[in-house]
Amino acid sequence: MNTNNTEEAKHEGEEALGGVTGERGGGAAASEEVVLKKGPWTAAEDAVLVEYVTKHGEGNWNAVQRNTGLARCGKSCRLRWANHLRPNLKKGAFSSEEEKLILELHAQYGNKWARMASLLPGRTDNEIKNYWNTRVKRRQRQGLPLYSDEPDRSNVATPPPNNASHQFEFLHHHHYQHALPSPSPQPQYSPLSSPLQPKPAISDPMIPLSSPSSSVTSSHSFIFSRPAPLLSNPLNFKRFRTSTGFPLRVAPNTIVTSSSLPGQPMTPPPQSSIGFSRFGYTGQVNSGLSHNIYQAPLLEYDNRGGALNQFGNPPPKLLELSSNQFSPHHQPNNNIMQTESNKFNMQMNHTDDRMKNSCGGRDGGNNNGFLGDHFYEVQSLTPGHQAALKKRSYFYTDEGNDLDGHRGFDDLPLNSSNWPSNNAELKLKEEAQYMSKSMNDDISSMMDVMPSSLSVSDWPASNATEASNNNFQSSDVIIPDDNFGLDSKPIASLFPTSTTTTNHNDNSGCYSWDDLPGFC
DNA sequence: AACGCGGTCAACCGCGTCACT
DNA sequence: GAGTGACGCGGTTGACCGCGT
Repeated sequence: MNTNNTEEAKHEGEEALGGVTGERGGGAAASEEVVLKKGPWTAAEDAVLVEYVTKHGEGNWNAVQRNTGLARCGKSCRLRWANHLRPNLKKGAFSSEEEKLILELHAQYGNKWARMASLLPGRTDNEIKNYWNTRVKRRQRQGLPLYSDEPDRSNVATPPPNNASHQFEFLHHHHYQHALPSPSPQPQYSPLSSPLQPKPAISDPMIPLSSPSSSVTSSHSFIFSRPAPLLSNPLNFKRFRTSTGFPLRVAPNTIVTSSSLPGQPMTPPPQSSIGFSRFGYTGQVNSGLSHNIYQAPLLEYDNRGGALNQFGNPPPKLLELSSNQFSPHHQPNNNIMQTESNKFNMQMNHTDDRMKNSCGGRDGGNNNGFLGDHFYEVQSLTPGHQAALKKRSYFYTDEGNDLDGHRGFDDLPLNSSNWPSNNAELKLKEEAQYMSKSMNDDISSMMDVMPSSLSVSDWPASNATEASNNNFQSSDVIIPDDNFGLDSKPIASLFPTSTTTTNHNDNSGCYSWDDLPGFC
């Protein structure tokens, strides 16, 4: 194997490869037993990897070792590339804006670092994760709430740590003004609670976490009687792939602040115009304010269940985009993204590696628009790469430049006639139907946990409204896992098991926050 | 100077998912 | 349907650094 090392492995690689002692270069049999190096990468190793990726593109990471002799496993190569070597990585401390965005995104998505990274141009999930963990530790020590809009700096107003009511007011004011039926009693928060992860009193599957639109509507209002605990994953996302994999449209600067709401509630478009791209719905995208486009959790819920009933169509295969499933040729040119306050948006589309790495998640499991933008034209990819691009797509649409079938948000024609009608789509529909059923199952289990005042049958209306209140084209659909999408498992690390798993535990690892110490 | 501590960062590990056979 | 490989991703760990004592 290693005797086949290509020339590229020879030049700069010599030194790097020398990091492994003994095994390489042995007999034929021994070559199969290359001991992979661990630990910090050397510059020589980096050079080898960079060169390889430059030539062959991302993906097929195990081939790196095979073809270059680099004594690193594929995973290590991928990680090294994704976190350190790929172009346009931002280094250095997070800006206050980024910090704020991280806060907001974490409030919305929980520990979905990759997803968050997809919305932070040039940042990696690892960076964000490290940052967050540091923050968590620090604030835990300080007894401060995590979810304040304090960007982890001391010069920003902080809610009084020991006054739950004040905290709520602070956060309520600064983050989310849920114009909802007033919860009763007034929610109280522990220092570890998140106002952005409210516990709905209504088991509405379309509950938008931290949704500005929630302050707008009435037909599907929901009550957040209490926030979800901190450090939990507010949503336990399931991932799905789609050829239309584009990421959530998050308007970072407006994501949570009610002040960014338009002067008037969004007028829901006719139901017929509510779009679920590619699946038979026509898509009408309001070119309105950016804050209306980020409601991924909401929309995903919509897609999953309600929309099916509402429109008589099965929901699409629910797709969460793996964080970077962006069209290689994605052009950030739609109105949605180009809002007044979202300088981030453009950056996201242009520089976010994950988004640009079109296929398969964080490092672009197969290939990348990133390379298309910066190193290659995607069209120039080798056949092997193009094949790889197809590999992990649900359907490969041989449409134009979308080699991987992943199409950028903006690339999507809103006319359903442009969408493929093929077996893959049918497959997706079947899956969607299955998932719709699964959702009902999930809902059933949720009911055990969260009493609902809204029946499941009410969802469609909510869906329609919510969907229409959010400029939305979603092929990037996140589906909350069971337990209402509240994955409370991480909480267990913070609280004694005896106190976190008592009541309201539905045997699936779901904890009630009522049982948590520190909650009223 | 030595030590402890906390913060940061890079990397590894394990598991889940998906595609392919 | 099972097995396998590749990949994605979250959690964890350990090295390193700066600072205070």
